[in-house]
Amino acid sequence: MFQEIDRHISSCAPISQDELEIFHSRLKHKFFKRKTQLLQPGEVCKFEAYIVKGCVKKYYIDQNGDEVILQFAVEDWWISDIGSFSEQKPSNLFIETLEDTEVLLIDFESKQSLFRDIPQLERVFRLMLLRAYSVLESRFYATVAHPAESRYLQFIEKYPNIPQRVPQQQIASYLGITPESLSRIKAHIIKKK
Amino acid sequence: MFQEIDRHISSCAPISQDELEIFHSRLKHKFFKRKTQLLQPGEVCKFEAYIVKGCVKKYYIDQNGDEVILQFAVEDWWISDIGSFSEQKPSNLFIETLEDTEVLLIDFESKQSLFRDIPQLERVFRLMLLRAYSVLESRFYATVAHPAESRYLQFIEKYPNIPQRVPQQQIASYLGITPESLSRIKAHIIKKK
DNA sequence: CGCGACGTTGATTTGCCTCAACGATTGTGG
DNA sequence: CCACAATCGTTGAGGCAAATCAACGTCGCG
Repeated sequence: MFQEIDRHISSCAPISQDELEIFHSRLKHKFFKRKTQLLQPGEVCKFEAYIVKGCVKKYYIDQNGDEVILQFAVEDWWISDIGSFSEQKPSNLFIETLEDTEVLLIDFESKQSLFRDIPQLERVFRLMLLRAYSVLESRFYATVAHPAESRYLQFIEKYPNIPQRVPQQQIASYLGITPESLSRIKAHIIKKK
Repeated sequence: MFQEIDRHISSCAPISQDELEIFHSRLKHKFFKRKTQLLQPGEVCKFEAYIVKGCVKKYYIDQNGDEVILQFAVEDWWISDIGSFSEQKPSNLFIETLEDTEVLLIDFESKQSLFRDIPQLERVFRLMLLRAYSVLESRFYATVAHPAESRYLQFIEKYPNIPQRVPQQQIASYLGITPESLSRIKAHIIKKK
């Protein structure tokens, strides 16, 4: 169960087996059914979740009442509302499972105490955040600079397994376009070949 | 000279005067003329720069040969190619002064050694990164969700002093639109009043 | 002065949205 | 087991925001 997360952690900064044991003891192991909401607007986000198995989306509802999907998370990813969690203030977002999902959760207090007990981990989480920042940055640049079709091509290249698991309309939302447009884009790509 | 940066640092996490002194000793104080390139594609980004006075832009050149501006930085901001700096790998970006600019630079080695000497700072920089992440996140959401006119209005509200210091075409690039469009948007806003 | 950088304005095109209708698939209750 | 609704993807028609291409005015500066 901890095999993957340990590899994930170790890849950020060196950490001993003892320290990993302590880390494990602060995690909560949970299972959620498909379509379970882990976070709703108005709540403070009480966790950072590492996905052991399954698929989760993070989104908000815009002024038209439409879902705007900000992130998908599958195996070996973290998901949380970082702003809400780290400042312990109410979120605007939903976090919801798309499949039956197994996670390891860490709450705010446990994370604080971990940093007290294992200062090494302060570095690990800084580097994880750094990585998250780079991911967000490159996604942002891609969105600003590229038309919908190349964004879609980039998406399926980067996350080839997600389209098989997630309805097309939600991918459209993630890409910032309508489902109709995505459908036409796919048709256009096929025709080109 | 260190007054503002100390306030900036202290606002992230508590830190003693002695520790600040050590921090100062690792910074390089530099002045650059207008239009100086601090980073070019192919180079590894060797610094994180805190702007004491002046104005800097970060951008890349797209496939059409156009500048795409990713960030402006003025007084009391940091600028760097975080991905390149933190992994010491070549950058794709330019960082260039728009005005004569005074900065405090920290290089990779100094930052590493600072973390060794003052573990406290590991937290400071983690929290600074957290803040940067939130800023980027909200900019991303704003860009995806809003049309060009509201993005422009948001921009001048958030950074009222930048339009006076930066050519309009560069602001257009930052907003992800053409200079012509920005010109029309401004005309449209004036007409509405 | 003349040149280049910058901003504006006009005409046209285009990428994506909106609204609407229509199959295909899945799930559900009678 | 079938009937029906709900969900999902596709396709078409029309519209709009922003891009493109092009011309022109202004300003600052070597």
